[in-house]
Amino acid sequence: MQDSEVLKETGTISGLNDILGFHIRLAHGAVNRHFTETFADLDLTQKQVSVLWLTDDNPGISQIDMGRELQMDRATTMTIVNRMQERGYLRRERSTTDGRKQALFLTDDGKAALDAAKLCIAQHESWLKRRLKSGEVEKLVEMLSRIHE
Amino acid sequence: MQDSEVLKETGTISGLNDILGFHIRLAHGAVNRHFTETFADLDLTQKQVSVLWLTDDNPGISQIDMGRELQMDRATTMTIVNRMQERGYLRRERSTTDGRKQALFLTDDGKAALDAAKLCIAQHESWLKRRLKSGEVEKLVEMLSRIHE
DNA sequence: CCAATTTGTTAGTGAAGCATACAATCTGGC
DNA sequence: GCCAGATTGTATGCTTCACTAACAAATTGG
Repeated sequence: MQDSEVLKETGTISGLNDILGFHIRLAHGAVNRHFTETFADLDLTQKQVSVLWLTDDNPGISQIDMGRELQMDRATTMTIVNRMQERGYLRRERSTTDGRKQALFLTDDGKAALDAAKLCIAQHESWLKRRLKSGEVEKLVEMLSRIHE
Repeated sequence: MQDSEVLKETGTISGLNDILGFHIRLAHGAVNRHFTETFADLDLTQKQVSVLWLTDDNPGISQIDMGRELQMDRATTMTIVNRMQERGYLRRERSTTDGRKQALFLTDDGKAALDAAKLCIAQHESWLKRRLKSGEVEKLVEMLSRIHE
């Protein structure tokens, strides 16, 4: 009999499973996969939705502040904002108070896309939270916040 | 005064912060960033270490089982195994019991790299767990497992 | 024994993250 | 007011990861 034939189910064959970082990575992958499925029609990624959402909550936000909030560097923020602008969801204006900054705003199409996205997010979050008991969501968010803050 | 000037600290400016998936993504990013720093000298990624580790714990494992355990598809597994093979850390043998499968083994260099990596992992995990109280690690792993299982 | 499945492989696509370099703008100290 | 240094956006290029589609070789099941 070969090693591999024993592998009926995952998570039982390596010391790797005692590593917290490993579980964070797997959970992220699983969430990302389900997100992608849920957003197949809208054709939006997590980052893209985050950028639209954050712009809606903070009209006129600069790219640097966007990046800080979503923990992306300037270059990464650029590529995502560029993509959203090309699709007509976002527009840039020069900031009136600081000529270095761009001020970001949602277009009408962007607002509509975000509204649709929020419905998908609700569905996606519901799938996610189905795996947790009452009270655990808050606890999980709190612990994760301590990791990423 | 401009919106952006208010943003002294993160996590206070958007409904996005009520989204569990958002926090999982941020935590994953933070962990990944710290991992990359910690492994700058060894020049290994999380996935690469996982592949070496899993091979060490399961000598002769096939690529498909590797992929299942790490939740990667066949193509993704290929590229990572290829890279580790090119660097001389892994070797492939044809399985003796199933001609379709490759059996993966660590080389001596691979074993040495893994040993060094495990020291870095310990350091990285310690940084991570510093943010959690006693008992919380187990709780967190358990909740994350329910998400990715 | 043949059809369907599994496994590995190759090639191509796209998102994301990072480093570097440069230009424009702002700020603080003089 | 001016200049040096910092900040912000931009452009370019590189790397990793994840996925699709197609194909070949091997296995399995009816």
